[in-house]
Amino acid sequence: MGEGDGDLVFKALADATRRALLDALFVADGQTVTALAERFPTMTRFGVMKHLGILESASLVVTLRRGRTKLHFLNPVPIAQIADRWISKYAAPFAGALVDLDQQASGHRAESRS
Amino acid sequence: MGEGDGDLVFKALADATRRALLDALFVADGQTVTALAERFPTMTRFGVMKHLGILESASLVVTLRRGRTKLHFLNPVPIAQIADRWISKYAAPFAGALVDLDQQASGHRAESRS
DNA sequence: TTGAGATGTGACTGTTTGGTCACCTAAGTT
DNA sequence: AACTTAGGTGACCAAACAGTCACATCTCAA
Repeated sequence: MGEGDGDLVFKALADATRRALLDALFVADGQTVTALAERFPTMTRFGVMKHLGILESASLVVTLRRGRTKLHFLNPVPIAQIADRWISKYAAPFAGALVDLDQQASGHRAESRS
Repeated sequence: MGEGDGDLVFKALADATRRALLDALFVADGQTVTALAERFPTMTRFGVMKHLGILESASLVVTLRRGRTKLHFLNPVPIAQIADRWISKYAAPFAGALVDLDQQASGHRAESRS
């Protein structure tokens, strides 16, 4: 398995640290590795670098070399594509109406969120 | 990290087999484990069961016991929630305009997006 | 109540992944 | 040139994960 394409994006988004990293870029775009590393004290610069590399492989982050620094920019396009191919596929049709359906569908616990 | 909530959904969606499984439920909802396992010849029933368990933990699949069988239904709500919280957050605003990011990015540092 | 079909469980294995570190290169600064 | 600062690489380790198997349970039908 692994249709190669959107797979990278899904895998990249699977990690909470990576999502937080994207969030940090959303707040302030074009940051350097070290700048980002300072905002994540729980991790070393290398950990951040690795995550950024994964995000870059998935095209969720676009980089730009500026002398000896490397600027990181958020690229929302892959996310928009996933939204297109995937979410509108079956989430959109039901979306609103479905919220209470699953409760009554099972008529009992079904362990879903409270 | 791991904000506990949407994290499960992201992690569940990260696997291509799991997405294929959701697809199979989209085509024909309410299938049993063995029925699904037959559609995935590359895997044993146990593998399929494990994946279904993960999808169920993320509430992407809702189950219903029917005698000695267990029926699996797709639940698009978590996906819709992610779309809401995440995709509309920064994918929607730019979406189309962002395709030529590298051009404007090379302009200068772009601290706090124009 | 015997048997067969459907699902469940716990242990086990190989691979992937998150994270760190010692070291290295490139580009500025003085 | 000497020094500093930003980034990069490869090896390495521990934890998580995909996948399988032997075995157990539950339920229906004769």
